[in-house]
Amino acid sequence: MKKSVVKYRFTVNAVDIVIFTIRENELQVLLLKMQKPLFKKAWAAPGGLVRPQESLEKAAARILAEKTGLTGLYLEQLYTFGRVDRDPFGRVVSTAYFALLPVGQAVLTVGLAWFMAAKLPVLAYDHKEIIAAAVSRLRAKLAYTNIVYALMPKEFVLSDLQKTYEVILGRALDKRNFRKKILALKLLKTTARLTAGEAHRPAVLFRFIDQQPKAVQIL
Amino acid sequence: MKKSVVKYRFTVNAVDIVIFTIRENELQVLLLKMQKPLFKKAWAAPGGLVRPQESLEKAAARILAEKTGLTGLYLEQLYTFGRVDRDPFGRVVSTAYFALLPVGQAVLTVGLAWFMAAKLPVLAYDHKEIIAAAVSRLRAKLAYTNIVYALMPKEFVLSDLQKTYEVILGRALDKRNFRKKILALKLLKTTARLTAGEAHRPAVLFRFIDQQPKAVQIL
DNA sequence: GCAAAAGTGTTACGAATACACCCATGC
DNA sequence: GCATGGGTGTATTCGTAACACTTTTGC
Repeated sequence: MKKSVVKYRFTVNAVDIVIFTIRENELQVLLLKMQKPLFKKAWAAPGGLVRPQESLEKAAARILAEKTGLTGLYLEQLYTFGRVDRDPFGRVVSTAYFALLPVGQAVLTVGLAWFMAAKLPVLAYDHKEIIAAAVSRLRAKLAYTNIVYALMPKEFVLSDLQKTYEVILGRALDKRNFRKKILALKLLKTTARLTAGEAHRPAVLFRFIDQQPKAVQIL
Repeated sequence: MKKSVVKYRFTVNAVDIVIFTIRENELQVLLLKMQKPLFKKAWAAPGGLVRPQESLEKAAARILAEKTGLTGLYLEQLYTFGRVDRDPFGRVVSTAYFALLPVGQAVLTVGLAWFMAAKLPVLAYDHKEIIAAAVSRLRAKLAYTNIVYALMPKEFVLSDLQKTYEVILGRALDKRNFRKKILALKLLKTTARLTAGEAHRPAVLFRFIDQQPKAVQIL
């Protein structure tokens, strides 16, 4: 708890976006290499200032697009971080959002890199805390909503869906019970197509019936 | 969806506080009579501007104390409301908090009144939406945390605790099952004291063992 | 034929639910 | 003695968890 010596005259609003995906069998977060003097070696979740004429949601979507080129992702407000000394450059109140990127979608912007959520680099500001809050929200929501849909590609195989759960929750699930449960919820529909070309039995491809977030008891 | 015509130059930060208690067998909310021209007949959750030198949490506690005289309540950040046109007087981003007041504690400040959460008066700004979000958060948290402690007096009878749940959840609970469940969780300890002076069998008084919020599956 | 993942049912256990009567007090 | 809420146990149902083998493909 360091006390701020600076006397701020204004408060500015920012948004920061924690972008998740599943890569290499891990939950990963997209971070931006900092350039500012005080944080030369640090990384941060992409963020920026809210414009006076735009809502927080719009600001989050705009900044996400500007910094990463990504649009149309699932975006949800997480929490607002308002410690006085959280930014050494001024009094910045930041509303954090988290975004979910379907697996297998590439991000090519320079200065951005993926990190395992469990093994983060040195982070600027209070972004360690922000990302920790995002991870625990994501875990919680996975259990009682259908938002996994936002992490999956359009068509996928049940074992990939199960893997996604396992990676985020950090524990193994029983294959038969998982299938029973997820199919009983009627969130998925089978497509006619099967996987092919792999050295094992082909698998049925599924899709989510609807891509709207809703509450369902999954785990 | 009305578009704002005003071109705001600055964004200011506010906090609004939804204060809950149980009164008259109902979940009630403490509201303040508005004075401003545009909202002459409306009520609003107490709120105010965040000072540049104080955190959001501090601002919420300060404003709660200033407007109602209440201190030491359970306070939790709810959500940040950032629509551009949510306040006709300027661009105000408001971080909403909710507070829980133990039953039977009086509030005497003028201009404040209690309303049933299910039957609210005309509300200023987007406070209808804010209160709705607070009610649903409260319901959800009741089921998987021990925060009821913040709504109960120091010592209470099991049937009062059950009544609190019933009123907030809006459904009846089975007495025997409720007692079994709540006692099994070891959140309560019995006091030596009993109720007296009522026209029925005396009841054992209980207390919460700890008054820290923690996650437990209650319902 | 071997490796690799897909697909499939049943049993056992524990938690949640439903349910009714006697008890202690004030008036 | 009657009205009022306090206090208690059991049987049933339902959901969760545990568990192993056969199938289809590529190489």
